[in-house]
Amino acid sequence: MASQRPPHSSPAAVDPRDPRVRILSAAGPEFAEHGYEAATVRDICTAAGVNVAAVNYYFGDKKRLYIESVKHAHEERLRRVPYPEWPPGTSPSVKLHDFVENTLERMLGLTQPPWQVRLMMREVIHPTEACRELVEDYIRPHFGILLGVLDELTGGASPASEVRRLGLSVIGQCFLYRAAGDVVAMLVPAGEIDAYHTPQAIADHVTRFTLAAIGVAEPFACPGLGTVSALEPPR
Amino acid sequence: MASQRPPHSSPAAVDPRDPRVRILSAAGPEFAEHGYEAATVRDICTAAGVNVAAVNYYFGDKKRLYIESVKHAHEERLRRVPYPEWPPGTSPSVKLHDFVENTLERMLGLTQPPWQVRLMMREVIHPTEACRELVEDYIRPHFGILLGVLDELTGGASPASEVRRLGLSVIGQCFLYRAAGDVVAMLVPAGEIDAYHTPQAIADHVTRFTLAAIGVAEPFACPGLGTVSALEPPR
DNA sequence: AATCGATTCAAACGCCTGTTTGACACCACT
DNA sequence: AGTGGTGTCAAACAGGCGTTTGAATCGATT
Repeated sequence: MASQRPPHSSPAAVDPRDPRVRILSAAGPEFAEHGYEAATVRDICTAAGVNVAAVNYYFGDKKRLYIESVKHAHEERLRRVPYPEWPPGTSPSVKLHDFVENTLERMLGLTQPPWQVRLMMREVIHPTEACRELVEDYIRPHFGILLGVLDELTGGASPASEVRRLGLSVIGQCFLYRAAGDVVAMLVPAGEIDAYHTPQAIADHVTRFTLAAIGVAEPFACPGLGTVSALEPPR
Repeated sequence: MASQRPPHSSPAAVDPRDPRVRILSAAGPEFAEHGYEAATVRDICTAAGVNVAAVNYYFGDKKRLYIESVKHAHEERLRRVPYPEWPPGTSPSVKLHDFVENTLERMLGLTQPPWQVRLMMREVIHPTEACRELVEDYIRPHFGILLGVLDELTGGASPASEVRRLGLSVIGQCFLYRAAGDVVAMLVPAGEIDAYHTPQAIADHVTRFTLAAIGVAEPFACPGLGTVSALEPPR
């Protein structure tokens, strides 16, 4: 009774599109916010402005709607933020910085944390059936680009296993800010967040840190200091 | 008929037959595996071998049982794996390696991923009420130790904000393996996991990577190679 | 032995979940 | 006008959820 629907003369002035798409668009944020179990079909349908039965009519059941949502999110994300491309001859250092900034932009979002990333993050942390597909279509190509850049940076002389570990070190630094962003915000003074924890500032730091570790940039501590005496194998 | 007072004080220390402890021990793994919403009071009580009503009798409701579980997990974890302590004069490089290995041991678990860490990881990634307490009591002290070591490593000359960023770079590298361990396992060939992704091997890599970035160890790529031409500011 | 509070239990209570139902409205085509 | 297929809807369904209940049981004290 609360929802008086215009018969069919005015075909949904809000959104004339396919109800299927409306449900998909409404399901994404709901799943991202509450997770699969806690998100309810009723809430999704209310947000989409359709009847409860529509989910089962168009998707069969809740689980298939969820899988479709994950795929939908990742497709849209890929379409919006394409991988970086560089003209031939671009310095690998510049490529690394671009890659890191691109990744952080995608993860943190310049405007606001997009729900698509939240949804995918849930899959990464607690994989379901949709995870393997996500890795193959989205994460592995992304990771491959990074490995190519790192291979360039190390002069192509390092074994693949070591390059992979370097790549995981880079991704790990970026990943922390997205996955544990709330905790990071608790550990760092509030003023510092605004000043030093923008995507650009983090990208600068991660790039500098990584380049220094590889030996392509100056290390953090000035090597001429007295701490050189501490230079010894870690065990 | 009125709700009786739950026995808040346990006279005898730890009776394994104490239903309160049994419920707490059964609730932890259940919440860790399925999350707060999906875990059911009935399953917890079945695992604990008590009646369904026991949860409400001893803890009031499900939410308070969850909070108690998180606190219980983190207390037990602290008791089992204490922070590393070093004799005075220990090299900061060794301290860093110890710290990283200690952290990874705690996170990854030498035997098997302990449910306590899973439970806490859920809190870190999607904070609830129990999160702030967790950060203050458990994570911040842990992070503080790392910052002390890094401060030593950089000769105490770096500003606190930079040391904090260095710390986040270290934690991020460790964190990735725990939070996104399943995805990492998909990205790395199976054989390599066993050989190069033990807590010890990861600790070696993270330590070496970090020390090189700071300038206390040799960088990854041999500086004498032809790639030195790529040495330029990232932008 | 009788008493009384603390504890346990099977059963039931609402409530909410995902899903199904059967009727109804629409539209294209005869 | 008639017909069949496609969407849409309110209502109901069966099952699971957290929680409550009232009686049964236990152990210590009187």
